[in-house]
Parts: sequence; structure tokens; C-alpha cells
Amino acid sequence: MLTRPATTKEKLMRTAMDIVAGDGFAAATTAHIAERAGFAEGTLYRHFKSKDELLIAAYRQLKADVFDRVSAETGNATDPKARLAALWRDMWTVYAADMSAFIFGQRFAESALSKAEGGAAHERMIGHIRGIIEDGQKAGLVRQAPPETLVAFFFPPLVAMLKQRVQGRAWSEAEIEAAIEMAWASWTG
Amino acid sequence: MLTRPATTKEKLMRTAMDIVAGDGFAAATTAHIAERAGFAEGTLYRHFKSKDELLIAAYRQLKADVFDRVSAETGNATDPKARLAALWRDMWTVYAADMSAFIFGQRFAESALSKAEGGAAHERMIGHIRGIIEDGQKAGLVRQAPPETLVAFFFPPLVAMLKQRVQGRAWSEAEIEAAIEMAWASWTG
DNA sequence: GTCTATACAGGGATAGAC
DNA sequence: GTCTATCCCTGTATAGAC
Repeated sequence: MLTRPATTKEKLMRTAMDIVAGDGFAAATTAHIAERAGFAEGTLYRHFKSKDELLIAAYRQLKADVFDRVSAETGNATDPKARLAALWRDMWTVYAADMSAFIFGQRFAESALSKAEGGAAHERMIGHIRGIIEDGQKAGLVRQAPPETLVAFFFPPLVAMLKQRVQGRAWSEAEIEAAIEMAWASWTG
Repeated sequence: MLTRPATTKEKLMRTAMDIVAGDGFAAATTAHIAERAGFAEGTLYRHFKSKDELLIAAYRQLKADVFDRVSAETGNATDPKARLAALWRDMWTVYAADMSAFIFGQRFAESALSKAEGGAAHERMIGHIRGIIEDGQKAGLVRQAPPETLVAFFFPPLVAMLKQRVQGRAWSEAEIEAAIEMAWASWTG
């Protein structure tokens, strides 16, 4: 979902994603998706049982791709702070390079479809950072707060900054550096 | 929008809000809204030009109500840390008491309608916390980072914790206290 | 202000030929 | 696998009586 779509199925998913990101779920009609992907409407139903299934498949694929990309690049670092920084930068890089994917992910997560999806795709990413947190707590570097709280000071600020980037806010390297410092400061106190 | 609806107009807005919060925007049809509010479908159009206008009006009203409630309670505190804590607690109290309003706000903000709304309603709340930040920076208590960055370590973690609350996560007083400490730690380093 | 009835368009999904 | 044609239903909005 992050690379250029090759198959018809991928093209349909990618197109749906772009439409949702650009004009919202209401604009993502089967007619619109098929037309913009360059296929007939009937073709869509040869690849997906329903429109909702198409959107859910696109979301799952997106999350899987992001997870793979991020966990492939991170992982070498040893101390918790370096791992936090690496994960932040990886996610930033991936989403900044594909704002359409980022916006789609946000919108999907707030839609009623996320109920049907279950949220399993997102859980893996949470597990990733939980590992960093728990190692840091064992080493006595990270404060003894519930992991959920610590996670709330990692992803949400990152996402908020990406959202501002969508609106045109340019972030310098120094500002990103500072944000990572702030996340770490919240973890350590 | 946070108190019990009195007029027909308010009843329609409140019902629309509850439906969106419960089953998403797709479920908020004019027929469904009118029926659940106890009116005929045609009545809706005596109070609003369109369905979208109804939803936008509900969002604006909600944001205005939350802003009034929060700024009425906060304001007495003097030092930045106490003001941060007071604002956090106020917002927590308001939204925790009305999860439907909270979810509607989140969903609306990620919908295409937010484009038409403009985001002015949300800006006032941002302005509120910016005041705290700038005073803190002048006093040399808060780090010299861009206010946008500091805001990203206030609202987003708070919202993330409220979202978990919606999912059934119970937060103790001590945990909320700790979260406020973490927000402050991120601001001071 | 509210209701009933209705017009009208648009959207999801299927059938069947190629 | 893909396209064309089509069905049916739902959703928005209006007209007009009470």
C-alpha cells in the first residue's frame, strides 16, 4: 500500500485510499473508486465482496506495510532512548513520504468500519513500543507508569505533528529532535 | 449540547451527535435522526438548510459549550503548572461525563465536514493553552520550543487516554495525576 | 411548527456477454 | 478478468395540508 500498486486489487485499494484521504468516506463511492482506478464498477466486485471489505483490506494492508517498514529499520539500537528516537524517526519518515496513507489511516480509525476491523493491525505497533517501554522500566531509566500512559505520550504527539504537517507546517530537523527529547522527558520525568 | 436539549433544534442536534458517536456518520441519515428525536423528517428542514448544516451546527455548539465550561472553571490559578493541571482536569471531567460528545467531536474532526467548518471552534481552545505556554516561557519555567510542539504534548495524550476510557479502561486518580506530571515534564525537560 | 406524501438522484450490488 | 447494462433500495430534500 506504500509502494506503487501493481495488481488490479492493489490499484483499487490505493485509489480508495486516495479518495478517502482527499475528500472523505462519503466521496469514496464504488463508481468513483472504479472510475479513478481505471476499471469498470463491476470489476470491483470480482476482487472484493463489498465496498466495506475493500476499505478494510486497504487499512490492514497499510498498517502491515508501515509495521514492516518501521520494524525493519529500527531494532539495532540498544538503549531505550535511542530506540524511542529511531522509532519516532522511522514513523515520521514513512508517513511524511505518503500523506495520503497517513490521512486515510486517521480517518479509518475514527470511522465505524474500525469496529469491524477490530484494531488488531494497530495493536502490533503498540506492542512494538511497549517492548521499548518495559525494557526501559526494567533498566530503571523509565518511570513506573502504566505502559498505556507512556504510549499516550509517544504516538499521539507524533501524530499531532504529522497532522500539522498536512496543514502545511514545515518542521525543521531541530524541531523534530526537540520533540523526541520531550517524549523522552515525559517518560523519565 | 452538553446539557439536556430543550428546543426542537437542540433535540435534533443532540440526537445526530448520539447517532454519529454510536454508529458513525453513515448511520446518521435524516430519517434516522428525525425518528429517534421524535419528529418527522420534514421538520428537520424547518430548522436546518441541510443535513450537513445540522452536523456542523452541532459541532460548533459542542465546542463552544466545552470551551465555556472549561474556561469558566480554570483561570484562578497563577503558576503555569497549576494552570496546566487545572485545564487537563477540566477537560477530563467535561468529556468523561459525556462520552457521546467526545466521540462525536473526534469523528467530526476526521470527517470531510471539518473542512467546511474551518476549525475555528477548535482554535479557541488552542489559544487557551497557548496562553499558559507563553506565560511559562516568559517566566523561564517552560522550555523554548514552538508552542505547537508543546500543545502536541498536552491535548493529544489527554485525548488518547479518553479514547482508552471509552474502550473501558478505568483511570485512577493517581494515574491521572501521573499523566499531568508527564505532560509537565515534557514541557520542562 | 409539524406532519404526510412524494419526487428525484445516487449508490451498492448482480447478471451475463466477451 | 473485465465490461455493459440494469435492478432495487435508500437517502436527501421539497410541497403542501393541518
